[in-house]
Amino acid sequence: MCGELRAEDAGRDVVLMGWVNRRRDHGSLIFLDLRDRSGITQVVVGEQTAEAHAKAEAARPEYVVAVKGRVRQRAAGLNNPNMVTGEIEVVAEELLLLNESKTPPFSPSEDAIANEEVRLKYRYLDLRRAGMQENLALRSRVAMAIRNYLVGEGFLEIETPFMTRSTPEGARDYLVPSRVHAGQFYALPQSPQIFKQILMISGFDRYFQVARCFRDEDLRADRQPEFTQIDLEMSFPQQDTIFRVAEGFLTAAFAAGGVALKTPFLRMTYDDAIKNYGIDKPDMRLPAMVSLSDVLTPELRTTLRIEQELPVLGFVIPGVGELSGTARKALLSEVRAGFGDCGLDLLDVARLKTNVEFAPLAEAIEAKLSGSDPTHDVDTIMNGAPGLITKSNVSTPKSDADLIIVVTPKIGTPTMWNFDPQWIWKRVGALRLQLGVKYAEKHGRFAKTGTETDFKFCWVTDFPMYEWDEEAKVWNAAHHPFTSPHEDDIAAGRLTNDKGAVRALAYDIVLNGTELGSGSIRIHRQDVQAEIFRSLGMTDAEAKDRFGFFLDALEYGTPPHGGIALGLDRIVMILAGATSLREVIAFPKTAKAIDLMVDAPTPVSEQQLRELHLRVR
RNA sequence: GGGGACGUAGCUCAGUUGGUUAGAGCGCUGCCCUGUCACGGCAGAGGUCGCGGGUUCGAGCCCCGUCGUCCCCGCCA
Repeated sequence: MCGELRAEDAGRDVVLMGWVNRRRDHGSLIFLDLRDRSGITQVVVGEQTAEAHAKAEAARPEYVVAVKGRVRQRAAGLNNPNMVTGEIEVVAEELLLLNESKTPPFSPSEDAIANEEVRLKYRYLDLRRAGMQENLALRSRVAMAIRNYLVGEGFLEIETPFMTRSTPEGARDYLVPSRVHAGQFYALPQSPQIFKQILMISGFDRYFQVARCFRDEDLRADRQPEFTQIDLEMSFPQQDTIFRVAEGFLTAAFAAGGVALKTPFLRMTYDDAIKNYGIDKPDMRLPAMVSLSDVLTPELRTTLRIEQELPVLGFVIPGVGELSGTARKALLSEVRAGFGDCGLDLLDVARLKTNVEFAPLAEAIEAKLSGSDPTHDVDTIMNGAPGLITKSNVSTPKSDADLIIVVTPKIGTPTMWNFDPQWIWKRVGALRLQLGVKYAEKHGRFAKTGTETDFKFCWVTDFPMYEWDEEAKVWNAAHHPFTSPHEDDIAAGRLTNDKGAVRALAYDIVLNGTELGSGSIRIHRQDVQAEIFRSLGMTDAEAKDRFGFFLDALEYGTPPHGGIALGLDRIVMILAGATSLREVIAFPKTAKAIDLMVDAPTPVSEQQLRELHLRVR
């Protein structure tokens, strides 16, 4: 292939086929760079081979050609050190133009153009670019590594249906009308959830699937309407069993991408994630938030007009550099404007320092924040309580170049916002991320080094079981209604008395602030499952109507089981250093869920609609 | 559903305060060239300034609407 020839191949007779990447015509001497997915080789066509020369003259970029010739070591000084094939060239004896090409709207020989609309319309040309070829090759290697790992661990890959039953909970379904059954619809699966649980009931105690899932919701850079999950389920697992399997296949996947991961990953509870990062998917490449509540005496709170009981939170954005007075003030007012009228304010630590009265406070804040930078030290993690840590003991000294942000609730700030008592932590966490992005170039922690340090994994455990929906005035399942609550919470009767306090045996795996996947230990007792449906406001009749087949199945000897699903697209995206899923999916959709190449969706004929018993409103 | 950015040649972009015939680089076409590899040289073609309406003596530029792409919020059990 075009990228494989080396100096030791000199003298070999070869046939190369590929696309003309570039043509350099020197009159009686023509160079063709021939490209296929393995790389590029220079072909030389001289006028001694008159027929080949004439064809080389006619060749244009993206023509498909076949070359028969001999590999030659290049003379001294003619090497191209920028190409792996730069020490050789192929001297053409015969040249065939297998196919012509129109002038492409952009050249596959260059880096990605800015205009994604054009890239997606001519996706077949975009995919010829080396970057996309590498991404899709990486994706294939990662998927294969995961399959190999799971099969080696005794998992069976079993396919579940694409055409299934609509479940109105959760994301909107893509529907498929039935021709045979007028007015009835299949739904494309949002996940194979119920099928894989039924496979556990059937005794396939280790199942996995590289499963396509469909959700009719609005898109983001990291969300496509159809996406691929590594979906797995096990019988008789502990939470730790599932963590070990997931860590195992992620290690295999990242090894396929040339990155050696250290396991086990850091773990923290949902509550700790909120308290330390203000979010359930912490990006630990940046220092955590720190509670400064105990640094402020009641007297200081009064003087500085800070609410007595609410948290005071601070964090550091490292390496921002010294800000001028004007720049600091601009930043403060920008952040204050972002707070709107929610009652939060900033403490200007730099200014406090200049005031004799407040200088000790400023120093105390700085001292407290200097230990806030976590590392990925596995020993530290494992020495903590089993599976739980709040913060690493390892600290990074704070330097003057670090930006200190301290958020204070003003007197009169509400303790709840949208019925969420954690809103202050979440708001400050959002600010932390916002400033982290703003100063990304300064702190450099989002930069790609290609090593394991680029990838900060963690498990977030003990998610809440229920979420209050203020608009509908109902409790919803935070994960999904098949998730098992903690035994303690069931025993304490919290399913009925105190839904907000019920913890689920649900967990997420997070990488660099992106949710890679989530899973749970499931409910395996029919009575508990029925109870959960009731606690979600479903009558027994409704539950039977929607999930009757599943409740029935649960009554025939269901083993304890649990599992997890990880987004393959997201894994590959982060591993490839891409910022959009579109870079790792061959034929993705736009933000409006349109395929610009095939132009889908489209209206269909009246005839098709009639067969499906449909009328468009 | 909401907010923001962008839309000028095939591509990447510039276009001043509203003022003559809308520019550059790359690409493309033709010719020349035996050592290039982002080849080079000469010449040339290429525009519904996303679309529609308005203001104006005059609109790429101002206003209104609309379409498309991207990012974010909502949403994503």
